[in-house]
Amino acid sequence: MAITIKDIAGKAGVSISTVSLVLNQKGYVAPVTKKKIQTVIDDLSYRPLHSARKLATKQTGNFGFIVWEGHFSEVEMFYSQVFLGMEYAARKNDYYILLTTVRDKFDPKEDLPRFLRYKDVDGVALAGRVPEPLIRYLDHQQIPFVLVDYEIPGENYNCIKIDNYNGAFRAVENLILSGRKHIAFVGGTFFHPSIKERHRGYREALEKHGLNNNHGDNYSYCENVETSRSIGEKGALHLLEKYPEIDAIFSCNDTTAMGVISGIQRLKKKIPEDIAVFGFDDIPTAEFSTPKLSTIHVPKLEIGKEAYKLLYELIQHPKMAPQTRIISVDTLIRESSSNS
Amino acid sequence: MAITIKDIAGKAGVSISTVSLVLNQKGYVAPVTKKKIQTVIDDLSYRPLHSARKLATKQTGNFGFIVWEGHFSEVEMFYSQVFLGMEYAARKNDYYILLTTVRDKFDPKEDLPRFLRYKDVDGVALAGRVPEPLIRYLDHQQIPFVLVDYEIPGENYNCIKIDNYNGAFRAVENLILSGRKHIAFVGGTFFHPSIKERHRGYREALEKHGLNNNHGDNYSYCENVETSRSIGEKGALHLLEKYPEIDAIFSCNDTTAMGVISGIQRLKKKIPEDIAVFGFDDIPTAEFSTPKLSTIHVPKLEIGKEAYKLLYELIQHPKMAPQTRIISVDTLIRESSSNS
DNA sequence: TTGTTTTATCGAAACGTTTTAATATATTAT
DNA sequence: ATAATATATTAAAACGTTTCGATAAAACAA
Repeated sequence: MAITIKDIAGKAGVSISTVSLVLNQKGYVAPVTKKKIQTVIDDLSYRPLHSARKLATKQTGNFGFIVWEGHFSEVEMFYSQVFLGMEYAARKNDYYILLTTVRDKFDPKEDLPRFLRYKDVDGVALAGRVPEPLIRYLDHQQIPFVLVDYEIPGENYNCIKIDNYNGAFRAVENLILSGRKHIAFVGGTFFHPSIKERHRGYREALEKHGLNNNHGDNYSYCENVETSRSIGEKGALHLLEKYPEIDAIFSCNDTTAMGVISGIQRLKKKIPEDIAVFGFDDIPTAEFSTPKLSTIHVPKLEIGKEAYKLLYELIQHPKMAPQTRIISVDTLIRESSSNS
Repeated sequence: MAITIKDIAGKAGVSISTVSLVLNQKGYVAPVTKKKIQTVIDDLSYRPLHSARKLATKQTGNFGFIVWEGHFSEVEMFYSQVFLGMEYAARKNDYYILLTTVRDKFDPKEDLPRFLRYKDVDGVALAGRVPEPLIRYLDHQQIPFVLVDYEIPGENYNCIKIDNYNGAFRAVENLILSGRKHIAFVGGTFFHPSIKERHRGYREALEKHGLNNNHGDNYSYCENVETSRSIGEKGALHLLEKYPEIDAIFSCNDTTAMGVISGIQRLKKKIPEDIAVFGFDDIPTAEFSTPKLSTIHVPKLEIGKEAYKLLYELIQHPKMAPQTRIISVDTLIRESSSNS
């Protein structure tokens, strides 16, 4: 059958303990012995059996990745890219990332992902908005976890955040500097702290440049539901009818921006000549819309990598204080906001 | 510490063997004993430790999901949905799906996914086009695998296929029945058997209705690279310039169709009035393009589920003969091909 | 009745690792 | 020279399951 540590020990003329030591780079083992063992390992291309190792060490070698069902299935490739970033990073340590989705309605007794029921993960990444009972559960069970692109106000959890404020600020400032005077905001739910931050960036950019009209709130269209294309379309229609002077719309994310573009086009206005559009996220479709969407580039793979790294550090140093890491973003000027 | 099978045995006043028997529903155990044990299990909400179980059974409880890097990162949410379908199905048996990506250039010695290096999976699903050496490797190592939306001509492997031929046939026939006379085809690489089949469906629909012009090859634009938006755009531009009489374009998939739409719009032609467009796949963006794209709906989640089921059967009955399962598709008429 | 099969339970081995503690040798400090 | 420490190796226990074979009682067949 498959090659075991015994075979290695036998061929190398040492005990299995010694083989284990070189495998895990622990304790003292003479350089010459180490080399001999390593040779045998390479020759037989031996790999330790994970389940045996896990049984002995009580580690699982897995991290969970939990995302709201609607988010993973969405048009946008956002969280799937974050997931991919984690997978890339996990390769270094031979960790596996187990993805699962959760519903809005969530009862820890009923809906617990199976890798939590079976304690099959050393830690969990929660991507985007996720049921709060789930977070409480993890906290209570002392399972290491990281919130990715989310946070609970007032709670000091481990977070990977996007620099939403500065991204929004720069986007809006860019619109201002290219001559736009009446800049609107279209967004979805403020349940999501990221959206809230983007709105703050929007308002403060306006204020800095003296374009503050009631803190921009006149020009803000928000619905308290999940962001989507249709909100963007409705928002654009609504705002442009009410305030014909609007010459730019900053959308809380690219998906919404796509809807905004549709809405503007439906009104037979030209982008960017009549109205400039700016998004946030840089989802793949943004590059291919007509016109191509100006947006804030968010490095999704890197977010995933950072989430993995934090999680990994967390299990190495269990006493580590919760920390927040902020991923910076880039401004991406494309057709939808180019200078006219 | 955590609850083990010993605790259950102790509390129930039986041996651990008996507990194991009820856990796995094997052998003979008296109904009354079974009930007693089950009660204790439920009371303590005991879950067997996977790594211990795996060590004993030599099963891993994992399936691998391998997809070409470019495919998972792509604009479209196709294979990520297939993956999600597998994940859903896997919940029933508490299996885990380990996703990883591979590159075009693939050497089994170097680039083997870690779950194969470590033999951490009981089987593998290969989604879309995947390096042939990888397939050979799995075959040679006798690792159960399923090709999803792919096949190797002449080889009898386990496959989940989309009904590409009939889908394409129906799409084109639909265009014909709505009055189109000059129907073109835009596609990418024929390396992918699915594309080849879709082209066959296109040609045979033309023939059936006597629209055969040199088997439709005059009106076919194909480039031997991966399908993409830009191919669609180039194809549309090329074909419409050369054959101004063209009044409909069937694209090998939705991504390409998006490019086709851009191309047509760039030429200031109207969709569907001047030219109808039909896609294939029903990716989420198809619903939101302007105009909304008519397409062939492919049930991606179901494909994933079917792949899982086949894989699961495969490890239960290792001697099972390779089989092909075909997932049927639906016609979806939207704006881009509606009757004018 | 006796012998066979079915039902029920359990002890013990096995799965392939890691880790602890023991032992032995070599090196360094006093 | 001796004690202390650092280096090197190992035997054996432990991790939590499944499964094989043994044992025994109960049911059935002759």
